Amino acid sequence: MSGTERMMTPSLRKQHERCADCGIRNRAVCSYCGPQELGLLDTIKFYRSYDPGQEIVAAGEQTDFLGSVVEGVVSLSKTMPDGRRQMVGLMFASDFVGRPMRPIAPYDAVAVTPVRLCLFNRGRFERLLKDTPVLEKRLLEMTLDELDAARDWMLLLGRKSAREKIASFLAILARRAASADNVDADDGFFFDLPLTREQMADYLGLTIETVSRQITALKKDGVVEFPDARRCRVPDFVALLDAAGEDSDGGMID
Amino acid sequence: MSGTERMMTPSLRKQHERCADCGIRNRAVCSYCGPQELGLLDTIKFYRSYDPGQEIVAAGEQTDFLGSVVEGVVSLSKTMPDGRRQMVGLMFASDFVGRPMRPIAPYDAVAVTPVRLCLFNRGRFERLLKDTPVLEKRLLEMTLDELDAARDWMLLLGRKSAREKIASFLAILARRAASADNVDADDGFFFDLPLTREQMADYLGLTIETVSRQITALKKDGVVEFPDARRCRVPDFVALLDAAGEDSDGGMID
DNA sequence: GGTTCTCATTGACGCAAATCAAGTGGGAAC
DNA sequence: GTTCCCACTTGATTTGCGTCAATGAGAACC
Repeated sequence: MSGTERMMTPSLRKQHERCADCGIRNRAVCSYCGPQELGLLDTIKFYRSYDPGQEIVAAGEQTDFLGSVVEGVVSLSKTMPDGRRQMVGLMFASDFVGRPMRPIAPYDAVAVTPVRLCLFNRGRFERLLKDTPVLEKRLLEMTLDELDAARDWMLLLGRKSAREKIASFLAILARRAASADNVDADDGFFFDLPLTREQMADYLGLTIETVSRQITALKKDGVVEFPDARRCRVPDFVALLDAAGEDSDGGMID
Repeated sequence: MSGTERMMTPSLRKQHERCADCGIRNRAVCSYCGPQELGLLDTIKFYRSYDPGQEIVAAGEQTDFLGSVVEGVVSLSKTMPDGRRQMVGLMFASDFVGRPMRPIAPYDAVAVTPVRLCLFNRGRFERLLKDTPVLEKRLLEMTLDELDAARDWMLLLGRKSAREKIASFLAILARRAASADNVDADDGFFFDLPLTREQMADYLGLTIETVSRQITALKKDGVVEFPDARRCRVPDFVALLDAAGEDSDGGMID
C-alpha cells in the first residue's frame, strides 16, 4: 500500500465547519468558541491586524491580552545577546497565542504573513477561565500539543542533517495542508510556503545559504517542486518522509 | 554588585516543607498533594522503583498510569529509525510524568538514577481531574513550565556552540541546586552531575567525545571544577553564564 | 527606461564538531 | 593480586555547515 493511498483516508479529507464568530475554520478547535456553547467570551473579544514583519509582542514585554490566530502565521522566537536567533514556535489559524497566568512574554512574537488576531482582555479571560473548567481543559490540551510539537522540533534541531531538517519542515507543512484542505492526493500535495529563507533558517537552526542549497538539492532529486515561488508541490509524500529521516509508516495517521 | 551576591537572595535559600505522603520536597509543588487539602488521590496512588538505565515506558507503548517523580532523575528521549537519539525531557523530584488524555507515549522514559515514582491509575486520575479544576489548573501550569524549558532548550540545540551547550546545561543544574538546597554561595555552587557523558550528549545534541573535550576545556579555563567524579563546583556563576552565551543579568532572579 | 530595494542562489574557503581510533583509569569480581 | 569491563579521555582525520563574497531575479518607484 502506497503512502499516497494512505493519505486519502476520510479523516484527512474531512471539512471543518467554519466558526461564525471568529472566522476560524474548525469551530471545535477554536480555542474560545469551541469550549462553550454560545459565545461566553463574546463580550470581551476584539480584533487586531498585523502586517508581515510587524512585531506583536517583544521578549520581556508585559502583555495585557491573550487570543487566537484567526488568519495568517505568527512566529515566536528567542534571541541571544549577540543576535543569534532561534524560532521556538510557529502558530497558524486557530492556534492560541499568549500564556494564561504568565503576563511576561519570554520570546518575540512576529507576524510572518498578514495576521488577524482575536484577542481577549487578559484579566477577564483569566477570571472566566477560573469558572470554566472546560475552557481550562481545552487550554491544557492545546499546551500538550504544543509540547509534543516542541519535542519533535528538538529532535530535528539536535540530530538531523540540513537536508533532513528542510524535508521535515516541508513535511510538517504538507501534513497541515492535507488535514486542513480538501486535498487531491492523486496529483501530489500542494501547499503555500509562508516563510522566507531567513525565517526557515531561524526555524531550523541553519543559515539562509544552507537552506537555499538544500532546497535546490531536494528539487534536483525530485522530492519537491516549486511551480511558483511560494507554492510547493510534493509528488510523493513517502519520498519526502524518507528524506526527512522519518519512518514512513504512520506519517499521516491520526 | 557581583552575580554571586545576587544568588544569595532569600528566595533562593528558602527551604521547602517536605510532603509527608509522597516524600516530595515541596508540598505546594507536588503535583497531587498540592492541589487538594487532604489527599484526594490517596486511594489511587501506589509506588514503583526503577534501577538506573531501566526503561519506564517505551515510545509507542500504552501507559495505564500517571504520576510524580518522588526521587531520582528520569529522561525522556526520542529515537530515529537509524538509532540517532535526542533527549527531549529531563524530570526531577516533584515533576509530573505521563500525559493526561494521551495514553500513548511518544518517547522513551528511562531512569537515569535510581528512581521512585508515585503513580496513579490513569482512568481514575482522569475522572478525578474532571471534577477537580484546581488540579487541572496545576497541570496546566506545569505543562506551561515544561514548554518554557523546551523552548530554551530549542535555542540551545539550534544556535549554541558545543562549549555554550555544556555551560548552559551545567548552569541549569546549578540553578536547580541553588533553589532546592541550602547553598553556601560564598564557596561557589556544588551539585551532583547525575548523567553520564552519553546522556549529556543526548541532551545537548552532541557526541560523547565533544562533551568530554568541552568539559576538559571548561575545567582548564577555571569555569567549573570536579572535586569528585560526579560532583561539580562552580566558583563563579556569572563566568558560567558568560560561557553559556547567556545574559548574566537576571540569571537567578525568580 | 534606470535605480534601488529585498530576497534568493551559487561558489570558494575555513572551521567546529563528527568520526575513527587508541589509550587511560577505576571499580567490581574472582 | 589479575582480569575484565566500563566510562571517559585524547589524538588524528574527515566533513558538513557556516562564513564571506559575488551574482541574479523580481517588485516598487521615479
